[in-house]
Amino acid sequence: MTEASPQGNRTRDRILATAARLFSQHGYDHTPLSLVAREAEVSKALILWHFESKQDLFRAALGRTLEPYYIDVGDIGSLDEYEQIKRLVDLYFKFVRANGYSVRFILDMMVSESAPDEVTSHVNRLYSLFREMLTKAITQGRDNGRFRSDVRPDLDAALILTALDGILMEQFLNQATPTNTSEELLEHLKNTALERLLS
Amino acid sequence: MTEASPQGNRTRDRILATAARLFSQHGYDHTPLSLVAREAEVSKALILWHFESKQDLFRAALGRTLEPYYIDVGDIGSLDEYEQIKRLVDLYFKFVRANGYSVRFILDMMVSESAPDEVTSHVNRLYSLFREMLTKAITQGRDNGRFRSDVRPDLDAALILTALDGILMEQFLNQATPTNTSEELLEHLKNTALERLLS
DNA sequence: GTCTATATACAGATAGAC
DNA sequence: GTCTATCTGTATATAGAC
Repeated sequence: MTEASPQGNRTRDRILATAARLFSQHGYDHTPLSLVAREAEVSKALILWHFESKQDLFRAALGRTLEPYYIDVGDIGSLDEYEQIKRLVDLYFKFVRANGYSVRFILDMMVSESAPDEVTSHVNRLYSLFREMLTKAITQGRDNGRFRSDVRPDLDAALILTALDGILMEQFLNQATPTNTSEELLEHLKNTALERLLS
Repeated sequence: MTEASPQGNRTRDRILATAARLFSQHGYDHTPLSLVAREAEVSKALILWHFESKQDLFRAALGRTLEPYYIDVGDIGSLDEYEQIKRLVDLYFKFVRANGYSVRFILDMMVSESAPDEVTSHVNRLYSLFREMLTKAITQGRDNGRFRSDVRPDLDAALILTALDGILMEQFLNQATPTNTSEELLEHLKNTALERLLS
């Protein structure tokens, strides 16, 4: 790992960007170094000079893929609980829509149990954070009387989240139901979930 | 493809069963023929005498893996709509629990878009069938007054199904939520879904 | 039908010149 | 830093004896 020249190495960066793209598209096993080399317009040997091994390149590329995986809820605190939940659900949905390629890739790794610990922990952390925000909104709404007093914040939050996951996953399998679009389902989820919560 | 002796070929069958198990456990790419050969206690050459290629073996093994993938709802017609829905949800859940290994395997293929058409069409057919049964139960319940008159059978059925998918998928990612078990979530799903439907 | 031995291809990784 | 040439391992598949 030679010390990079000031402001980083351009070639190394091109290799990394190319690798991140190809791994996400074809997966680790179906992305030979020869392909990365061709697309990045370098030799295989150069890749292995910049990175110790293919696995090492993969880890580095994953870091780049995970960069957009964080939550920015904006000024959610200023909204009432009803709107907070709608906002959170929409954010989740939009994020997956916007990052379809890499979400599919990461989902694939997790299902096949081939995801590095770094990835699973990152995803789990995000997931927990999101669920906690939902739980908090429901709890608040219950305590200030906007929601029913018998809601179960943790269970209701978890159920909303799993329904959301199901909608999103269907997009990755068949193309959702033939009759209903994912958008319709998403609206229905928000309507029924909030109807249940309101007192 | 030599004509099998009466009642089928025992060795060929052992190869097939071994291959089905190993492919499900490790996936196509990580199941070399040498491993199948060792576990089935035959030579690699013999496998390729019985099957034209590794791909051919894989297709044949998939057929076996898919055998339990059918729906047996029993005498569901004799139940009222409320119980029908509970029964259907439980059946779905139990099936995935009982076939965890192969469900994960098939899910993996579909997410990575490497599933043969035969598999996706089989799974989609089952999925549609199940959703139609749910839709029918809700429609019936609405028409005979047990459920609210403003239910949306197709949307409500689809939402129940996606929530169910979400619960099941969480089992394949992290080990569900730390606080809630999948069983608790399943109960909560049934309770809230049916509460919404009832008039 | 079943085996051993071999052909062929391609992957990741290294050696060494420039 | 970057290349060409090569090593080494392992995979699928074939040839041919029994």
